[in-house]
Amino acid sequence: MNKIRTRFAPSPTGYLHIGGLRTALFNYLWTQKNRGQFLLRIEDTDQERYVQGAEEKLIATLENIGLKPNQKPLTQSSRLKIYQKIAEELVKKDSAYYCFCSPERLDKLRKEQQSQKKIPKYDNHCRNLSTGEIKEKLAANQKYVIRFKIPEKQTIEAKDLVYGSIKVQSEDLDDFIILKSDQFPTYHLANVIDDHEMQISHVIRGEEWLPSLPKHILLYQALNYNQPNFVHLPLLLNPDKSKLSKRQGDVAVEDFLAKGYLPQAILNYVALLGWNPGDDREFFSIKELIKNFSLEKINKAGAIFDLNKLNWFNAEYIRQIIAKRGEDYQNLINQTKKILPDHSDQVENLLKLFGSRLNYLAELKELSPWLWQLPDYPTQLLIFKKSDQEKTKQGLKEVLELLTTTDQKKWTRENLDQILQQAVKNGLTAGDIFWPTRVALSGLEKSPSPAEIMEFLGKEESLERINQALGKLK
RNA sequence: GGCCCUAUCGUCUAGUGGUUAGGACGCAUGGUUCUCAACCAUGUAACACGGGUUCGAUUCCCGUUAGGGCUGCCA
Repeated sequence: MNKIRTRFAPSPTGYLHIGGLRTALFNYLWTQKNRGQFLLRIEDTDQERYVQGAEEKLIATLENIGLKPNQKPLTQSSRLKIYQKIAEELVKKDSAYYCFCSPERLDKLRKEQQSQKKIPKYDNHCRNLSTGEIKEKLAANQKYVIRFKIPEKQTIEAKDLVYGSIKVQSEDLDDFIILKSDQFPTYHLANVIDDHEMQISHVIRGEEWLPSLPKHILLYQALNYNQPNFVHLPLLLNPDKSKLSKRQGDVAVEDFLAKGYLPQAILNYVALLGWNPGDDREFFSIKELIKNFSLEKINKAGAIFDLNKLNWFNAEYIRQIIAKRGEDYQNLINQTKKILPDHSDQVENLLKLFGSRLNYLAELKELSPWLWQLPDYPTQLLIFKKSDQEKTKQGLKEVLELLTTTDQKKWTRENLDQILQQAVKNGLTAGDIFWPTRVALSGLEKSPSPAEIMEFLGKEESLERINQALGKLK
């Protein structure tokens, strides 16, 4: 059996995109399942779009989220000679030709075709230049590109493991450029050469490449390469069903990470976009994903990226990690510290207090300020809807008394809750006790329970806040 | 415009030539006798349309419609 090898091949033009992550993940899962090799290739053949530092960021993000390639990445810009040589060979074999058309001419041509409602297509202007003409232009130092010569009147059939057989007539294909005038290859050429040389067994990539698959097939044939398996993945979509892009929300994986979305939650959610295990299970560790992953269960239709459901997955993971206190717990704390550097010593308590209501860790920033500084609140807020000022005052006094005599050692949420419970008597209801205490402590209409807050604040600050409330009620 | 792809609840999806078409998110209601979150329970909501094939189609075929992708010296 041939070894399973896949590659993730991003271009270093920005950040790792959530769609790219899904592609990387499927590549990764397929190789890990088959004890194969997951490789990374940097497709930096566009000098215009190259972004300084993007490559490093990409690699770092992949590693942070747990998709580490098995080998050092291959960078296409370091292989220009190879592409050039092979392009020349294709010219010699009459599978490709020099084209001296200027970008201006092509632009003009395209515009004319469009205005005449014709199909924009290269007019094969240079397809049949004589050897003499070519020599002359080369000698005159004219800029040129190399175009692939699409064979005439052929039906090209491409096979994809997800989408099945795709047939195209060669007349519908352009004589596409394989080597640009700056001597860099285009995607199509470099991609085919590298997949061959890296011995990639499965080309797993986004559906947006499906239309150019026939071109690639033609290149494989012209180059006499064996074809790998092709696996095109359904697109990830914006809520309006267009191809997922920023503009309509976050798509940069590192932004999600920075906000405190957990790697396992992101991977778990993204794995279920365009793939399913065939049953109702939804929670998968990376190991379980590897075990259960299969190419057959990949869907064909695009999937909308739903932040709502990602939030749910992430919240669920946060809650589970806090509840279990296992290995992941320390990681969670460390991640939270990075997000709240000013309160890093309080992080564990913060998670205890807010853990059940976090979609992502950075939400702590909005949830917690009142703990450090009691906000000003209207006196009226202290009074429970079914209560009055007198009872409220009574209740708080009772609470204050009980708490003052409470030992520091017994200052836990369980005890404190019981103590508050003791105050519920003599015509005072739970609403007369818990509500005003909670508002006194938080200054908020909605918050965690009073016992939880007091546990966090400690005795001194808690009593101070309750006293303050009593002062307001005078 | 041309080429290619796709079509089950709002979203992610399961599923079948005969099912009360299942689960999850979201949303709604109720419970948990302070609020919120969590938790529990219940509810809400789908086979795009039209032809075939068939005793019977959501399921198979064709078409229509709709949506998307590609159509660059971008990837």
